[in-house]
Amino acid sequence: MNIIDEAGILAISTRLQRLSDQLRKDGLLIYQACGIDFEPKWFPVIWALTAKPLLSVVEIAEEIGYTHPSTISLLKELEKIRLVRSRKDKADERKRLIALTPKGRELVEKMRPVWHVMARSLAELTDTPNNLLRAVEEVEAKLKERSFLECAKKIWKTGKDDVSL
Amino acid sequence: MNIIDEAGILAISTRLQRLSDQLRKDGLLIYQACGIDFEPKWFPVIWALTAKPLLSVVEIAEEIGYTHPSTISLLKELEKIRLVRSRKDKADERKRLIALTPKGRELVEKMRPVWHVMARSLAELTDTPNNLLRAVEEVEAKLKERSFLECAKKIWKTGKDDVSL
DNA sequence: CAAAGATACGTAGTTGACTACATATTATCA
DNA sequence: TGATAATATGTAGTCAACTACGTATCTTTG
Repeated sequence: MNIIDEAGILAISTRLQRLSDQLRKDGLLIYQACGIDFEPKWFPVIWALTAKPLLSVVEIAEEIGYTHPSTISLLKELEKIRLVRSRKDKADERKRLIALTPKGRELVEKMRPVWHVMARSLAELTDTPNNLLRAVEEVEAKLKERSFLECAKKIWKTGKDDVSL
Repeated sequence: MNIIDEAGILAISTRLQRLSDQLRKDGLLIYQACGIDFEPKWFPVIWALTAKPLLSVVEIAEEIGYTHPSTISLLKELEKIRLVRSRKDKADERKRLIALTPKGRELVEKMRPVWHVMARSLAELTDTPNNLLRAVEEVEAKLKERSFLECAKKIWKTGKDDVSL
């Protein structure tokens, strides 16, 4: 992976993805090592339902920043293993209200110490001169103001008048 | 995406992936805006072949840090649109040697100014107190020493003796 | 120098997110 | 109040990476 290192910022997308994958895979191994039958991809949904115990499909999707179809397929898996349940909202028949089952709440309590260890491990791993979580937050904030595309358009325009190009 | 923000470091994997996706999607739009028929996912392969003009499949995979099956499917696409070509290595019949075609080299030259703009845009977007690229490099380096799993195991052990748990 | 192991490439199927589209219910307003 | 728009959910198929496995060729070694 020498060459990609040299590409520097141009390959940042690739490297973010690889880092994300690596952490998720190890996340799964950590759950397994603790004898917990849980997949990292379920975390956002379960976390959302722990914070807000009764949510519709779209509300969960918004909370976790996924599209609703992705959320639906996660919920399908979680319902299958009985960690969440759902029922129609009587006030609005379009909505399906989701909540943790007792089994789900029990598992959350069992996972809390594992989450604590994960959080401490990740804190340690990202405790470097440039903090990864902070960096992500900072870039997310900048992207909210101006997307990569818009930023490139701006630089393209100013570059056109620039002799150095 | 309130809840996931609050999950902080535990949701770092999700956030890295989302950021990566966002950048890649805009990357595609930037190529399109420049009238260039190129997909961001091809960048690592093309970049590698620009730096080292003749490589086998596995060598490319190693350079860009992908598995060889992923590399093969990228190469298939690139051969289809005639940006790269391949021939058997006469010295070692197992190997297939890959190189840019003249069309490929021409496109690289056409893309260079676009890459320049992208690099400048990304540099601007990641020019924050905590530099994203540096942060990624730093975490990659730490993970090389000790994986997330190993780190968690260590913390788990020390935590067991700790009254605060 | 043949058998066993290592290496290179390829195929098939999986994964975890996505987009596009379809349907059902509710809300709005002329 | 009926037509239209908006919202909520669902389905189907895509995408870009992956793992697992298989075959062909080369290398090593008893």
